[in-house]
Amino acid sequence: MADVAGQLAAISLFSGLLRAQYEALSRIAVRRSFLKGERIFSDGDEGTGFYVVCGGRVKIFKVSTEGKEQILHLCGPGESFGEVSVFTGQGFPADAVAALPSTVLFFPRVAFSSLVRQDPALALNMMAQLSMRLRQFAGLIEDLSLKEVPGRVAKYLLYLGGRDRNGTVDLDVSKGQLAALLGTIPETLSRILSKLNRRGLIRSRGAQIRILDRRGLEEIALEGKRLP
Amino acid sequence: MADVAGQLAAISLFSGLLRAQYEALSRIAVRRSFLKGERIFSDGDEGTGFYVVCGGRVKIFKVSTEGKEQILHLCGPGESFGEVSVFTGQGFPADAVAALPSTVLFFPRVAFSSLVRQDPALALNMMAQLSMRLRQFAGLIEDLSLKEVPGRVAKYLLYLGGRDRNGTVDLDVSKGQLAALLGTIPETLSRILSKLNRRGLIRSRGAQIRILDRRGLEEIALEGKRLP
DNA sequence: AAAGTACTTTGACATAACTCAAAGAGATGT
DNA sequence: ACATCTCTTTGAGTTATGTCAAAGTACTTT
Repeated sequence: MADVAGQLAAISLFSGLLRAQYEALSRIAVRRSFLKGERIFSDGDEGTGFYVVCGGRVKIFKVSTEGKEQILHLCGPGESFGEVSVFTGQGFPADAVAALPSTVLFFPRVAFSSLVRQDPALALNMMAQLSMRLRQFAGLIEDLSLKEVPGRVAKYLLYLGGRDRNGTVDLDVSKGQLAALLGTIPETLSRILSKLNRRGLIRSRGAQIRILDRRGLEEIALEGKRLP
Repeated sequence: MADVAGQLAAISLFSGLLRAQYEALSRIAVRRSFLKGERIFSDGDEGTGFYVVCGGRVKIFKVSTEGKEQILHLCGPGESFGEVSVFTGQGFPADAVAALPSTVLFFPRVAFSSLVRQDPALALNMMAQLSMRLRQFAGLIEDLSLKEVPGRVAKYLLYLGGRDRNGTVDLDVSKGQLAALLGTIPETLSRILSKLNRRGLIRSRGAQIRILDRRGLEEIALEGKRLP
C-alpha cells in the first residue's frame, strides 16, 4: 500500500496532494495487469471506474463498422483514462487495449466519487486533467479536418523529434498503429515517409527516423506544402 | 442580480446547486452582449475566464492557415465554453464568434477558481460538464476520421430530426456553416443533399428539410452506404 | 537455421472530395 | 422595385487517399 501512495504522487492527475490524500487514494486503488493486446474495456461497457497507467502503454480508440480504427490517445505511465464515465455515469465512450504489457491502477467509480465529493483539491486536479485532454482533442480534431496526411505526419515527427537534440527519433509504436493515430492507413503512411526520404527531409530505417530538414517539415506541417 | 441567479439555475453547468451558491456565482458573473459575427475571443488569447450562453448562439472553431474552418461546437443557451482555460491557465484553444446576436455571462478565472476551490459540488458539476464535452469530442473525432461525408450528413439530419416527430427539420445555421461543422465545404454538402433528394431520402427546400426515409438515412450514417 | 507469422513497402486502380469558375436564388437595403 | 450582396447550386477537372493485391522485410518460434 505504502508504495502505491508513492506512485500516485508521480501521476499528474494527483500532483500536489497531501500525504493523507495519497493514502486515501491508495486505499481504493486496485492494481491490475494486462498482456500486450489484452482488452481493458470495450466501447459501451458500463463505466465502473477509471484507470491510471503505471507502466506500459494503453491504446484508446474507436472502431468503425468496417473495422477501421482511429486511435484517440496512447496513454503512457502517469496518464489516466476512462475518467469521463465517473461523472457522466454512461458507458465508456471508446475501446481500451494494452498496446504493451501494462500495469494500471483502477479506481472504482463510487469510492472515488465520494472521495472527490469531500475534497476540492482532488476535484481541481481532475478538472485540470480533463481540460488538458479536451485541449488535446481539439487539436486532434483540427489536425484531422484541416490538414492533409503529410501535414499530420510532419507534425508528429516534429513532436517526437522535439526532445531529442540530434533529431533521431525512435517510433514507439508500429507504423500501422501510427497510421491509425494519424487517421490514415499504413500504405499511405508508408508512401509519405518514402517521399519525405526522397526529398531529403528525413532518413528513415525501420523504426529509426532521423530528421534532416526540420524547417522543411515545419513548412509541410503548417502550410500543407506539396510533396511531388 | 437576482434575475441572474435565476438564470444560472437553468444552466447545466450549475444545475442542482443551492440558492446561496447561485448568488455567489451571480456576484462574479459579468453580462456581455455580442452582435452577429462579433468575435468573443481568438485562438491563443489569454484565458481570463469562461462563458455561458444566455441567448443566441456561439460558434467555437479552428481555422487552418489557408482559411478553412472547422467548427468544434455551436453553443446554444445554457451551454458553456472556454472553461478549459480556467484550469490549464493557457490561452484559449480556439476562436469564438457570435453566430447570432448573443448574450453571455462571463466568469472571471480568478474569482471563479476561488469559488470552486471551496465548493466540491460546484467542482463536480463542472467535471461532469467537461466530461460530456470530452465525450462529444470523441464522437466528433470518430465521425471525422471513420465516416465519409454522406455518413456525417445523414447522422446530423437524424440528430436534428430526432425531436421533431413528423421529421421536418429547420437548419439552424447556414449551409456553409453546416459544412464547416461536418468537416467539409459547401459545394460537397450541396451535392450530397441533392443526391439524398434524388434518392427520395429527404425533401429539402432551402433551410427546411423533411426526412422521408429515416431507415435509409440510418443505413448511410452507420454503414457508409453508397450514394450513386 | 528454417519456418512461420506479422508487419511494411510497392504497384495499379478507383473514387470521394476538393478546387476553380460561373450561374442561380435569396436576402437586404436604398 | 431595383440593385447589390451573400449564399447556394451546378459543372468540369484534379488529386489525394483509400482499396486490393503481391512482394519484400523483420521477428519469433521451434
